[in-house]
Amino acid sequence: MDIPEANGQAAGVVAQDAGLSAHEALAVVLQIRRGELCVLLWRRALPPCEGEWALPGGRLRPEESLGASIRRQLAQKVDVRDLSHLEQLETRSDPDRNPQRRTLATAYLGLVPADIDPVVPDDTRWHPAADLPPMAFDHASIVRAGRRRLRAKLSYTNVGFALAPPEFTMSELSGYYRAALGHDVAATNLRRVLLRRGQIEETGRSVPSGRSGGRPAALFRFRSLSLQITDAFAVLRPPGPGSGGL
Amino acid sequence: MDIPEANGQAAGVVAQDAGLSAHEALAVVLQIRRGELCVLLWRRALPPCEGEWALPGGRLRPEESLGASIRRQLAQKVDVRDLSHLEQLETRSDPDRNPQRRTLATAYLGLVPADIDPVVPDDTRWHPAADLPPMAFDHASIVRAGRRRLRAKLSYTNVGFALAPPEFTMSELSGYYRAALGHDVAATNLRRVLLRRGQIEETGRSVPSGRSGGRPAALFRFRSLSLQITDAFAVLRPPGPGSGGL
DNA sequence: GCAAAAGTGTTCGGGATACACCCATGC
DNA sequence: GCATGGGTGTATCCCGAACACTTTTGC
Repeated sequence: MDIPEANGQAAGVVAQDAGLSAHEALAVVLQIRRGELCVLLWRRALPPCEGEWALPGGRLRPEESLGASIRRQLAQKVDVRDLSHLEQLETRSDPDRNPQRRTLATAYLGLVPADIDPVVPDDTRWHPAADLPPMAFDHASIVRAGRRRLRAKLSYTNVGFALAPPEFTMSELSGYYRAALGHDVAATNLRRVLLRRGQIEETGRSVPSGRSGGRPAALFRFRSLSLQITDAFAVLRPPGPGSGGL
Repeated sequence: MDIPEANGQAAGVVAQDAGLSAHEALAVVLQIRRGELCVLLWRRALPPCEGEWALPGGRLRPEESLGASIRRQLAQKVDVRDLSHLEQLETRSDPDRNPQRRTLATAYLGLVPADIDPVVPDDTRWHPAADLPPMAFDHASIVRAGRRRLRAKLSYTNVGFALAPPEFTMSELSGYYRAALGHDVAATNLRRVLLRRGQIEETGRSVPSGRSGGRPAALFRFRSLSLQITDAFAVLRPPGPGSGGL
């Protein structure tokens, strides 16, 4: 997949004079697995950073956008249809981030719902996002940026739809929130918050209680499966009645 | 400044096969001028988009980061020391965003305090951000993205420090907030909010009242001149006393 | 004294957490 | 009936907006 070194270097020297540079798309793909926030990484078999873990992604092709590029490249790691959300994070451009050759990288945040278990290649594995293995280049800090972004957006958007399966009980959902946020989230209040904001709704069906009894849990679903800002302007909101003021 | 077309095209064809692409840094430079949020634009004298207005910026050089690049290029438009804040916005990669040649652009948001009036070149002018002239490429939508970012960050960070002069009265500050947010902000409440959050402090000095009388206004300053998140986790905050909960 | 602008005190309401209590089910 | 887990009601607190009132100045 990589261009041979000699070729890459030669083209680089010529092209950089013309304002060109190598560019790759990377993705922080997150999923809640067994109650833990995990990130999809692959293990580099070749130098540089041999043996270290890296984010999926790779070179941008001439006629594709960055979004299309990361979708194409993720298809080699997971079924792209498994991705419930994808958004751009940031572009890293430190000239030394790749010691071999100057490479810009645009990072994306991808989310996979908790109910599916994509088949991944042999070199690829899910790692707890809170306990990363030795990682190549600046990829560890990119993972942390993705985690921060997810945590922030859980507070003011409906991005939970991308972590949860199509239907879920409130205790399941609070488990996803706990894993992503890193702290307890009371199911009873989460329910009210998300209902008031119009993020979720009851399906009308429920799940039979387990062997130890207990009231059957109602099934909910997210009302929208695309990103919506549900709590904009926490402060400094526009004045006047009807705008959220007094 | 631009590389001649023939040269650029030829290098592009060769280089794109090697995974290289043209990359530029752009900046949405915003300043409050006469009570209005304005953006710094320059008028293109040559095709493509001749006569339309464009964001300052240009090609990334081989050994500079994007941040360094946009700072260098802004130096041709405004004194870089005038910039009170600079942060990355997003990277645009639509293959057709520049019809002449495939170009990636990483946009930055730059802020200039309200008290200075940088000297700008002849082709460059401040335009109201709410009423943009005909703009080149996708630059109009980038300006809107920068405006959205600023508005959001005024609510949960201390980014106001980058809009205001070193010292200011509360009515001046509420004017900056009004211009940036697009709605009225009561100075009396703004004072309390920013004081409680520890964003601003009194200098101890005050401004003599004007010809028409009135109590002299106290002078304030921001306590930090670098970006701080002062109101994280508006909702779904960690449980337990001492963490912001009950 | 009066107008004008700044600053303070107070009320109000929304929204989020915490917690007690009620409901439905399995055994 | 009782344990178990889900759901509802309610108290409390924080915080921002609104607004009346006080303070300090110029004329």
